Amino acid sequence: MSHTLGIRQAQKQKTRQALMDAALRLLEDQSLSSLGLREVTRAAGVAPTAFYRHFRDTADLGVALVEETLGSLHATIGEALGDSRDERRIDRTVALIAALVRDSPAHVRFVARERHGGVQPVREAIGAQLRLFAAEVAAAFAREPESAGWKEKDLLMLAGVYVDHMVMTASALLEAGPEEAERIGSLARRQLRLVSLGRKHWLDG
Amino acid sequence: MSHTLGIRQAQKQKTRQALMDAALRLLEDQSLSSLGLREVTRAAGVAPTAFYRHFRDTADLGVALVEETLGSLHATIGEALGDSRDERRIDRTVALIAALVRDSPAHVRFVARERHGGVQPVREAIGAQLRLFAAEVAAAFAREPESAGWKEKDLLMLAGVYVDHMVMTASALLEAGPEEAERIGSLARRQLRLVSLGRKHWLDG
DNA sequence: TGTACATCAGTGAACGCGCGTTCACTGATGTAC
DNA sequence: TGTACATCAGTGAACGCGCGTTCACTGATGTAC
Repeated sequence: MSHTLGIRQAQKQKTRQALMDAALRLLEDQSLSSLGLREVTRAAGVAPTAFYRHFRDTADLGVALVEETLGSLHATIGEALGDSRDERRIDRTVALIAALVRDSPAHVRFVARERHGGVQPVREAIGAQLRLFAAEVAAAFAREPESAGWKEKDLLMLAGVYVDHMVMTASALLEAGPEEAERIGSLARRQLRLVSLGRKHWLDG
Repeated sequence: MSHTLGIRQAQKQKTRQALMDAALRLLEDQSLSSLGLREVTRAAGVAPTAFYRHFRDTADLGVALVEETLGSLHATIGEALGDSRDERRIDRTVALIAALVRDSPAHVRFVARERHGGVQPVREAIGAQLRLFAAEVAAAFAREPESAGWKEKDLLMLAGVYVDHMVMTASALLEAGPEEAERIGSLARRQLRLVSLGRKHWLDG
């Protein structure tokens, strides 16, 4: 049987989640480095001091948000990139990003914003997750016959282009609003097609 | 003859520049949305109230920093991208980015950070400048015989990949420190080569 | 060149406010027997 | 099952502090004559 949390643990989890949800909402119009502890607890409906039962400071909360946003995404990404037919893979990848932005815009915005943001531990947590994604994408590519003769570091290079491009596309979708989504999706697909063409001819020279 | 500023105007310019320099230094370890007006004036060595003689608020100062960072870069970029030999253009582009990061790390960091940051007018100012860069890069490409048969929007798509890649490379160089610079430069050049290959075969199908 | 007045960049005191953090506490939940 | 004690998530008062903004000011620079 799965372990059931005690009442106390369950309630603690709930408060913790309320803090994270409140923070994420507040972070839609500001950066983590200006997010106030009292602001978060006020929005979450708890006393300011309750914050310390869950996080050391707002940077610590930020790191938890990185995990919440990106931690569960590995399976999904691997699946989309696992399709070896070029057009299919591109369509699925862009659709995945679009769905992510549609379903969790605040999470996506947070990651795009703090990737280069002013809070070092959060920047590092995001960087580590994205490097992990790149390694997984590279591994997915490595399994395809098209990658025969490719050096490991060139696969990683290619995967880096893909991952960076996904983040850029997600961010562009956020800034644009739904009416421009189709245009941005089409742009993203053509850019990935360009990269795919480069991949096909990488070993030509 | 060139118009000489009066003493009063010259002194005002000097204070304004001191505020911008101080802000830029403070922004190395934080985001604009948490930058305090008093913090800036303290670092610049003027009274807090002097700030209002130059900027409405810190967001306004941020927009001025965008202009300072990117406004003068158009000529340089056009020149590097103007080289039509593929390898040369790639080398020059990456060298340009490396030089920019070496000479003005704080400016580069500011733009990379605030591109997706929490202060809307600054985000928009950066977006507008980068779109301008993309248009210029597209125009440079359009002049090359290799671009015969390309649609305007596909040239812009290609230019977008270039510009985004430049920003990513600059940011990577900042995070890494000088000892890893060569590895990042090599990675960036290979990624641009990949894109160039895609460009060559874009019209194949 | 000299004088009288206008402009305006920078000052310094004052304000009310929300911040992060500390502390001793409360009372529901958990545990030992 | 019942009792006595331990744990600990969340509370509320209190603190000192720096913030953004206002206001009337000063004195060097600019301008008109």
